[in-house]
Amino acid sequence: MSQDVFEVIADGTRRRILDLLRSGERPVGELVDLLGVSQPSVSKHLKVLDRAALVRVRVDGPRRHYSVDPAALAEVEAWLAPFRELWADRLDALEHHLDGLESRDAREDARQDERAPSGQTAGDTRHTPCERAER
Amino acid sequence: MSQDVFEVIADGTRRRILDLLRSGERPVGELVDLLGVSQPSVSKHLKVLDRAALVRVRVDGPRRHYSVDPAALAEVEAWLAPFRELWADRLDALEHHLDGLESRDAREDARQDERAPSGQTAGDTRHTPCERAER
DNA sequence: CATTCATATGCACCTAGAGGAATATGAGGG
DNA sequence: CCCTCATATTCCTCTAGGTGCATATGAATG
Repeated sequence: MSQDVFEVIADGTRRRILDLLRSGERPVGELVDLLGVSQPSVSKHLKVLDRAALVRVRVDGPRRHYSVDPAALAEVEAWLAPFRELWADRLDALEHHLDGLESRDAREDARQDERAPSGQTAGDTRHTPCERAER
Repeated sequence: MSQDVFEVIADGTRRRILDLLRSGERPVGELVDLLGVSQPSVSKHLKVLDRAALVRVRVDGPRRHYSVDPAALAEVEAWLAPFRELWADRLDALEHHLDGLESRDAREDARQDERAPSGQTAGDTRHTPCERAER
């Protein structure tokens, strides 16, 4: 069952629904039009979102206006927060690193970074270069 | 293929791996012990995390020490940010007439009737930070 | 009441992906 | 060289879940 918030927002369609609802409540049909997926699919996504308490419904005659309830996203926020700090630290360390080291060959190292139990020394650790460390 | 960060962090085991790596780099075997899942499974999760650039590897002899790279979480952060503002707004409004309701039922209206004149259409609001298809 | 509109639900199909067992790979140490 | 340890990869199975179609529900309207 999709009751975990992380699984709920894992789906792109559901994220788009939430994005659309950010600008105000909308009836289902409007979402169907904007999303370009079938109405049953939208309804099912809304049901999942509702079970996760991410949306609310306002019944207006035959129509149901959905609005976003971002409170449940606090769980994601809470999980993310420690990484944000870590991210800041890393950026800091990276800036320090970039400060004086740019053209030095990082080959002959094998430095102190051998067994640090919880030191998390920002060792070289190469990886496929991506776009990391954006500001 | 799991390359979307949201799908990557949707898995609880992977989130636990990231949590564990927050306190410092660890070899795979340690993660296996701490997580209580099979080693192949851990390796596969690490591969997924690596493809999403959420972890880095430091090769040390036969061992591979993984560390977390929180930069890729910026996408989640970016998606989350507007909801955080919305959340604050809601909290504000809630505090205003805080009469002791806390049930989240379909009983809400008349807060801000902004209907986003030309707000976002069905346009896609995501950007892949990098798309490499190595291997 | 019957009709119609808006939405929800059931059914069937299909793909992704999580998990474990077995095996391959690769680096050091005798 | 072979052996062993640490990890990666392959193969397989199984289930969750996303999708569309058809249909049910339920409210307003005449």
